[in-house]
Amino acid sequence: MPSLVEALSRDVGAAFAALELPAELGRVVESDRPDFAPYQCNGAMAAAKQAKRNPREIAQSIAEKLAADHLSMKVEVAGPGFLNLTPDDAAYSTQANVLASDERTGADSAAHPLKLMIDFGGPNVAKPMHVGHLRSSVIGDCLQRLMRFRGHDVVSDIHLGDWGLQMGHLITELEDEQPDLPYFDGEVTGGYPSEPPVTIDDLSRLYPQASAKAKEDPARNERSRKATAELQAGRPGYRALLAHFIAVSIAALKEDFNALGVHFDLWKGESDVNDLIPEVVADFKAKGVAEESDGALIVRVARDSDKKELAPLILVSSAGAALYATTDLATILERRREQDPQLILYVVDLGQSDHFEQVFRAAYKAGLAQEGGLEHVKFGTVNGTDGKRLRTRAGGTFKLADLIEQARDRARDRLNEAGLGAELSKDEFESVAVSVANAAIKFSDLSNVRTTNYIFDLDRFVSFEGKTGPYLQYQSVRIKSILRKATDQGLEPGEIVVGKAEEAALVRRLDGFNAAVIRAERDRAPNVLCEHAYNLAQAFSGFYANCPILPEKDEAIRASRLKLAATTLRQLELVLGLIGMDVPERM
RNA sequence: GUCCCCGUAGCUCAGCAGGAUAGAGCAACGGAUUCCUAAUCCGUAGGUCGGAGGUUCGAAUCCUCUCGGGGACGCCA
Repeated sequence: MPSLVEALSRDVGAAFAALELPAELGRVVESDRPDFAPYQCNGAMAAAKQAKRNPREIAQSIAEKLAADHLSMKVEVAGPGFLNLTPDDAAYSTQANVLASDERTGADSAAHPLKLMIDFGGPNVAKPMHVGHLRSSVIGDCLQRLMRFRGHDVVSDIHLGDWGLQMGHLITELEDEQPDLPYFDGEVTGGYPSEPPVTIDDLSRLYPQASAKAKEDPARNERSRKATAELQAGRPGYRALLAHFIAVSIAALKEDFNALGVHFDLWKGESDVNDLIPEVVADFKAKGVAEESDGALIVRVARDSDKKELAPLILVSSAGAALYATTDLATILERRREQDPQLILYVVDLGQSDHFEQVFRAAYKAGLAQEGGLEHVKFGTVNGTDGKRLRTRAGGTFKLADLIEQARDRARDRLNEAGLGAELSKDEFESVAVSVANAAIKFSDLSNVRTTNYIFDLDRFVSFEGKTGPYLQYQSVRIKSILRKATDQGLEPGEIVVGKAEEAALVRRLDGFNAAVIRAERDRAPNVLCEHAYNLAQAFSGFYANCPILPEKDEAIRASRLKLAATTLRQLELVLGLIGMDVPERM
């Protein structure tokens, strides 16, 4: 079922065609000037340019043609040649009932579903999750929900960073602290303790320590590189340590991700593809894609058309170790064998643009993937209120878990302030607080345009006023409350009959859902969903304030409004679900 | 040095393929609750869209230059 915009575009397009003008010029959009009309078409001016005619005359002819067609709308010509279109109430009513009868309130599935994978560019095993990790988690999760909603077959992979030099740093730093552990004894090749020698706090301490030392001292760095190479070559003690590091790290990560309500199909990591690396390297050599340079094996990926010089990808370092790019390539091979995706989305910050450009080109060059089958869904950095990048080593950075807890504290306070604590059981209260905190965190992150940097301001993050997640939950809960009361009173929703301006405005917003979902999918843009959710909630506010539902005496009108409210709720829950937010029963 | 991204109201940000008077939220000020949840709603005020050229009937949007901020540039991830 086409949306109003689509139906109008078709009608106006037909009118253009009837005048022997391109039908595409009939494209109708929501108006910039809702005080004139809710919809507009600017095609007459473009047509005038092409045909070298007077735009107003063309617009006038279109308007006359449309009037002759007896369509369910008012058409006016304004300014230099704008066509202002105003559907009548019957058109809104018809559309509203169509949307209401659809489980998805008008949202289509993709015409050609894809098999696709989402790579969350996982957190590093060596480091605890900090606020910088929020973006890939929240954006990636939104995308996996959105893509599934569109009917794509999605497999998500957290893809932990558990294989590079950072592991060498951890191993050598731990060796310095606890040299007597059996893992470091070259003679011992098995029977290692099953208890991990470190906690997550140890891990988060060891890595920065080692990294700082290595920066000052090349010899110290060389030790880590050597350990990395030995680990990758399969030294038993190091492999046993790695297994501990990963297990400890995953346990901690699962807590954070569960707290956020983010889930992955696969908990793979870079270390999982180690066995494939020799094959990838041999394959690249055989195909003549890789070559020696300064003791390393590299792939030249620069192209003549490049504006900037892209460095070659380093497949094997001069120390003999696989690097970040190598494991990414091996992972592409693994995924091709196990999942065979048509598209892989990498949800990783934009600082790694060059890296992915290198990997993608190398993969295409070697025939590991089809051109266009790999896509970097990049996002901006998280900055502090001083506008500078929030870094792990900056000192002031706090953990993601702390952020979540602070948001929850704030949510509990607000619930209490509003006097809502008393009505709920302790469990209910806590679950609402959790849900509200998540909504606040996710919405404030996702409502930013993905590719821009944004300023992380805790106060703003946990403020629940205005354009926020909790506001949207509140609106939804309010509708739930009305519907619950209606049920209690034995009231049934009925056919929607639009009679007031606020009802028409609400129908227009509901009608825009499909376009928003499609645009969000096309641009991988969660903020479009946020925008739609907020506009919908605002339209409902206008409706709520001006159109009594339960107090309405006219039975038919009441039933109509009840259905409009129920449809709004359904769509709100759908779109908030895509964002990753829950809607409590009451709050 | 080369390349990429950003610069819109006091603050944080939208602005989709060039269209009419550039929109939200916060903060400020003024209102609204005998009525379905006031985490709400309505109103007021606030902008040389960093700057200068250019293309166009028409530019925040496209092109060039320039200033300011951020980032990336062969063995870290």
